[in-house]
Amino acid sequence: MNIIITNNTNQPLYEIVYEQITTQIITGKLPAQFCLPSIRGVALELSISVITIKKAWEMLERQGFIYTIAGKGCYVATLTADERNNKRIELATAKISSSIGLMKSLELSKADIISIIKDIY
Amino acid sequence: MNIIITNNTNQPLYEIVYEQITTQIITGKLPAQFCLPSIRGVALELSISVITIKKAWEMLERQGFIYTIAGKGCYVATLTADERNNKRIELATAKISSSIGLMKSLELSKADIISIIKDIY
DNA sequence: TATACTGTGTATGTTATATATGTACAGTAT
DNA sequence: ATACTGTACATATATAACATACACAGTATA
Repeated sequence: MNIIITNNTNQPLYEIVYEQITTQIITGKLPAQFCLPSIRGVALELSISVITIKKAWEMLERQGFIYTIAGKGCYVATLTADERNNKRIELATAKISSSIGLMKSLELSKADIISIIKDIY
Repeated sequence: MNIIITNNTNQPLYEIVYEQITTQIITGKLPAQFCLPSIRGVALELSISVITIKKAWEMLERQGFIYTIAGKGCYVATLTADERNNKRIELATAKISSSIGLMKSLELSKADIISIIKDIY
């Protein structure tokens, strides 16, 4: 597992952590049944409070990415390749959707947007 | 001038207002020297506090979109077509950039992203 | 010309919510 | 018993949003 905190934006810490774990589960980097490191361990390593990590873990559980056994640990849930791919598209779509409105207001065409993406990527 | 508040997301009110004014200035809907309605007027119309509107107006001024004459009002700054277009690209690029990182983490190719955009737009 | 009035933006102080924290508690394995 | 897990509670801090009172510019009018 691998988490990198580079808080350039003002995105909440728990959300950053949450996003990084989900992507790693979706891309298969974290396999089913994988036992996540303890929230204390992660908190210590990232110099972040236990609570913040727990909040991220809670979101992960609510979204069905992990399951928890109190006193033991947290494990990556079993997801089929299809399920993971659906989550991937769902996440990506949601993220892009939030920008599309502004693009339209700016009177940018579909082609304009694609051109910008080609530049950035 | 036209502002619509549909606070579906948890984007701050002042930011929503700010974004809508900038886009209208960038697209030329609000011409240079145009006198914005008083912050009191806007606040009343949108059922929002004066402070919230003032905050949006402050951001607009800081970004060079408007200028203020105390006691008189706030006016749209003079921007060339080029300057407006630069702002447009700048804004769009910033917005999309914030999503691209996640896309890459999800191992989505440039083509994947473009395909998603074509679907949404 | 002085004064009062009405419009503008500005500054002060308050409240609610969300982010992030530390510390003490409870379950499970060895 | 001990050393790990996750959990719950109370709390500080920052931000968003608010109501209200203030200061300044323009204009009418005595």
